[in-house]
Amino acid sequence: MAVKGTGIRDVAKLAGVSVTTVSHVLNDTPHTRVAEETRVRVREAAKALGYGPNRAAQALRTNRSGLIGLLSEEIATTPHAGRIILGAQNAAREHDLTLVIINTDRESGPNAHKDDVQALIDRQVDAVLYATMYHRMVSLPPNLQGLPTVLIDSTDRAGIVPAAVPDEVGGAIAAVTHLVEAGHTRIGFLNNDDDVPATHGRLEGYRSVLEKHKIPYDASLVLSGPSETLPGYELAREILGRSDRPTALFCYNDRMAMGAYRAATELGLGIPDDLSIVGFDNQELIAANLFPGLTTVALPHYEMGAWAVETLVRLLHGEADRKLLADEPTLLDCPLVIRGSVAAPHAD
Amino acid sequence: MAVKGTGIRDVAKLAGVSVTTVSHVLNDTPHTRVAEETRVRVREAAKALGYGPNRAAQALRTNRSGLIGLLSEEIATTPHAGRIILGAQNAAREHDLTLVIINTDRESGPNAHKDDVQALIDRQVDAVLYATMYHRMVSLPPNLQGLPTVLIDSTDRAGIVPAAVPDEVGGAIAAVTHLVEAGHTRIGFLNNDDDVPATHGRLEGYRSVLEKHKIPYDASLVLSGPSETLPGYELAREILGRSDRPTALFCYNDRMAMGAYRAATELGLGIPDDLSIVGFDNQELIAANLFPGLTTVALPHYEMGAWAVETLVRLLHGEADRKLLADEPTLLDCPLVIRGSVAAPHAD
DNA sequence: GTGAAAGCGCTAACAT
DNA sequence: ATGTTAGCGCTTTCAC
Repeated sequence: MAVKGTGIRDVAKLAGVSVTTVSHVLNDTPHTRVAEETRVRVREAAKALGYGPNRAAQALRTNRSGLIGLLSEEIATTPHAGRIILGAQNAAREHDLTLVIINTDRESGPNAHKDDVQALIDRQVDAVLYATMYHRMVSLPPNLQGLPTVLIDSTDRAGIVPAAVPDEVGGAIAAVTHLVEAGHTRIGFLNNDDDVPATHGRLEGYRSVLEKHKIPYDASLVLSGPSETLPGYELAREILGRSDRPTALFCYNDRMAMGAYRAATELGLGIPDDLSIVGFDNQELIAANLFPGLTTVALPHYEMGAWAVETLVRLLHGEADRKLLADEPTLLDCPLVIRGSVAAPHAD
Repeated sequence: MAVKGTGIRDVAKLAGVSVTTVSHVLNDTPHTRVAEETRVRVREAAKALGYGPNRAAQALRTNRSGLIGLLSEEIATTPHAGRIILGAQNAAREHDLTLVIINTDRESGPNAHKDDVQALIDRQVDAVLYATMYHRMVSLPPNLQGLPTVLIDSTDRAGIVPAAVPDEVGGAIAAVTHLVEAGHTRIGFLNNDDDVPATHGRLEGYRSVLEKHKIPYDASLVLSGPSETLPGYELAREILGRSDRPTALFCYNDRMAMGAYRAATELGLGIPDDLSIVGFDNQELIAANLFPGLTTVALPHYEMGAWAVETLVRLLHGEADRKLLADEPTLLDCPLVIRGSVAAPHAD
């Protein structure tokens, strides 16, 4: 409750104490002994006046702006950024921190985003949260040095900055296990063909589930292409056109799954009765609007945003060890979201 | 370039002038005469030292934080919020302002969002930008009084706050005109059934195009229901099942259009050869991933974000008249985005 | 257990 | 045309 014009001296006067005491009790300054009775009086006075500290004055004095910079790629393209923002936002509010957001283009090279980082530095943010829109490796701009930083959805090539990334392997395991438990043994995998962690991780998860259930790995069941709707359609047409077609498809992402839906429809295959499909990403706009709803794996964007702010706070307070954290990226859970695209395979 | 530890006095010393002069030069303070030669010297000194002002000190002194609060509903749900953020962001940067974002739940009642507004006030934002996720009327929280405010995608019930909203009528005109120009005369309209401006505006646009082209209005061609995929499907099934089915469908939004695609497929109607479809919203995730790509109308979220910040700046500088602006919401263009879902009707 | 006072970096009123 | 200086509201050192 910051009512304009009310300052710490007004509170002091009303409580009959000095501004020092007010500052001490309102900030719970450590190593400061203030009588309990006085504390109560001060707090009451503050509330009565609707006092709130002047952030600018605090910042000037303490050299801390209370601002956290969020540098995010492609805010406008997917709702993913929205979830990161939301998670970061809520965590920031918890710690009385304010989120400042800068959008950036997807670029690469060590000097990419340097200007955006500078804009954040000019704003005197206390820390920065660097978010990419898909899981990959990045080189951080040099001017980020010295500013507490945390990465979201990417890992630092130099291995010096803590990062949170989705547990791709775990997500794929959840997806494929769901299919196996429904009774499927011939499970096709429409994978991405980019050399990114998700491509490898999801394949690894797929293989590990087969192995665990003693289902032989059949390389002809794994197709790959660009992770878009059209390639998903083409790949699905191909694999579903075979006489020994799989009874289920695990798709690298929801867009490819959307393509697979179309292929199935064209081939007269009903979902989920003739064909089960699981996607990845949980893009609500797609997954919830397909017929039937697409069972898929959610990416932990909200959680990564929250984790990032929490970690930054602990770093700022010296409660966490950056080197230790940076050693290994923190893996966040990718939970399965069950809709209606999976059923038991035909008895035939 | 804010290099820590460099202050205005360092610049003054290096340039051999007083801090006053430095301040005057760097801020282009009006009514201040400084010799051109001095200005140059000061600017060079500043650049040499990598000087950047301490925002906190500036804020403390001038009572302006340089912060703009963006209160947005449902940041995480659609990419719409992302575009508003982006537009606002870019405009803010232009004016050396920083955007602070607060997410909010969709609520109603005059006290909805009051706490969120308070959070912004506590942050001492200079102005606020209040954005809703779909076009409607709102009552603003009382504590927003006194803070320059601008509305996005909604209008103020009290008629006191300037607002930017999409030109729903114009967008519908663009959509239906496109259909008419392709040769269609029997055009179905799958409308929303909520009592919101978009429902009425898009119907008005639809009717006005028919009228302009002397196509009689046929009420049986206008169906309405909830603006979701499933109702879109059901409505489309119904209207396309008729013997005198329309040759084209204008859908209230892309989700309904997605349902219409499914209905067309099931009925063996090819798009665009047997049926043309135009949507509304330009949700890329849907529109670009449908087969064929959905021709639709884009909502001006980016533009509304930019307009809002520009307007706020002008309000702050006293260059715009709030009352005049608040009188009538500013209409922003909804341009047609042509993909592949429209063709000439069959000759039969 | 409490208070006086210095000073964070800047702007602006006032002098010169 | 340029400089001197007071103070914005707060935290913090030091004195009591």
